[in-house]
Amino acid sequence: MAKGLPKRSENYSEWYNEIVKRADLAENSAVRGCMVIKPYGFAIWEKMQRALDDMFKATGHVNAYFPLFVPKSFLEKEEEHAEGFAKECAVVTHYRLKANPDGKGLIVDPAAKLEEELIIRPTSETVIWNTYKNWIQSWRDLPLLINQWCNVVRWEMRTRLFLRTTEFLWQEGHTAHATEQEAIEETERMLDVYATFAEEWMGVPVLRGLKSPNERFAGAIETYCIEALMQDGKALQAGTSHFLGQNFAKSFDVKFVNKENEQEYAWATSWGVSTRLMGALIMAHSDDQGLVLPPKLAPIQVVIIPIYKTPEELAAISEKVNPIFEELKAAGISVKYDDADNQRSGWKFAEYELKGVPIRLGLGNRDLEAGTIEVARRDTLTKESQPIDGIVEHVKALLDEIQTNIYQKALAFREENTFLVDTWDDFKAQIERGGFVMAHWDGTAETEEKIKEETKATIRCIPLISTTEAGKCIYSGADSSKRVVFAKAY
RNA sequence: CGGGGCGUGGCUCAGUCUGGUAGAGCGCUCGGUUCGGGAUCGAGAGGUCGGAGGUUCGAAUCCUCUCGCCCCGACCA
Repeated sequence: MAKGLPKRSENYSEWYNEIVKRADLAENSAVRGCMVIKPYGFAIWEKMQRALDDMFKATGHVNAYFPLFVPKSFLEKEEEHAEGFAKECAVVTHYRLKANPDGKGLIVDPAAKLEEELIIRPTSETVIWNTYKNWIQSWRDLPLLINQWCNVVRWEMRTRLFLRTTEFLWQEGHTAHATEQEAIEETERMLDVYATFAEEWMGVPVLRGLKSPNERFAGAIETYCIEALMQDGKALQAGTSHFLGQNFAKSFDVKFVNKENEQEYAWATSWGVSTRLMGALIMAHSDDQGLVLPPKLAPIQVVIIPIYKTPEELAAISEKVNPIFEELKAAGISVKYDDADNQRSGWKFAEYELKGVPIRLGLGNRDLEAGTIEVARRDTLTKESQPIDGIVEHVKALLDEIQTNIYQKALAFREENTFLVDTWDDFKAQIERGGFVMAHWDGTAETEEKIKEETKATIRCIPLISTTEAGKCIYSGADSSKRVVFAKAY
């Protein structure tokens, strides 16, 4: 039992905050709105990065790095983009400090004012397209498929660990293409990569969809997204992929010569996922005992805990554990043998449960005599005794089973919490209770806005796979051909 | 930016109303008994009470200013 961890049912957001801190994922830093990602949390992020990066490479992308600073004039170039980000930009105005002539400390040197302010990147479309101008001359230079892993800053009013912080880590892919069709395909391909990653690695089922114009990325023609449902019934946007049309190419004058020797503007996409995925991972699976991690992303997949009284007993157990440990490692499993003697076994059980380690192996005197080992699953909190012979195979299979089970559990939860609603009263009531609410919408921004004002619910996405179905808008009663997904969102 | 809460050993907090020179639990160090679900006993170490100014013989406590953090809302990935 986790000492003092709040219950999800009583105070979900406190439960979330506590889990992040107690499981050693991250903490609030001395800097407002910014977090420190701790080694255990960062290890999970690194695993996410590795998996995603491999998927990007497999789809033909390469990594590069662009500057942290964006000259203000760059940001201004694409009008909608500029408007969208203007209110959340950190701005560098000076380049030097000096000793305070009035006493201790440092002051900003007024003589060191920058001629042009630099914005700390909230996203990099502008710097990158300013660069692409020089890289793209001919259709032979296309497609240009580049990704960068970096930090960005968006000055939010309110922050929450991983879900929304002033500075966060992410990847942003920026591609340039010769044709509209190719760019749209790229946008969809990367959305698919994100959805596959969320489902197969994180064990989080996601809806693939399009954003309504209101929710679209500033400067995009079309924004695709993956939306996940959290255990409290709120939606979380887990990734976005944008078809940018020729907007940025026109703003930055990025033209290429096509096969017919004509000048054309390049077609663009951009796509990103961030450390927010950590929040999705935590909120999708974890329980009142702590974190539950999918084996594929767990920094420690298996922990082995000795149960002993004397140093002699520990030595005997260790002798038995060592070959198992080595064999697990050789099988590519990330395993930890916790023989530290400053904590007792019971304490360790609780600690590794809090940290979401998928499998715990316990070995004590009774096991030594019987040739068995205790196998405990984090996802179901069940224990069983297994023969030591064949334990590695058993663990391998169990890791796969846990990965699948976690996903299935989350999928079942989403299905139980997805509702078709056809009247305004039902709609309001269901939004209040939470979950994905599938309802007809007349397609207008006005209606969307009204619904948001009255219920706090937003259109999370217009699902890509939904079938057309005639109906009446939940709010206005106007004709609608398709249900969209409403929910309260993070 | 509004509304609420809070800054006191590493952590959680009491003490503030009613001023008298700082305490508990957890953690840490050393030792003993323990050890199949967060053990226990004993001995220790550890704090300019967020900061500045003021009132007072005396301030964690009262007054003024200030800095910061958390929660709820508006903005957002």
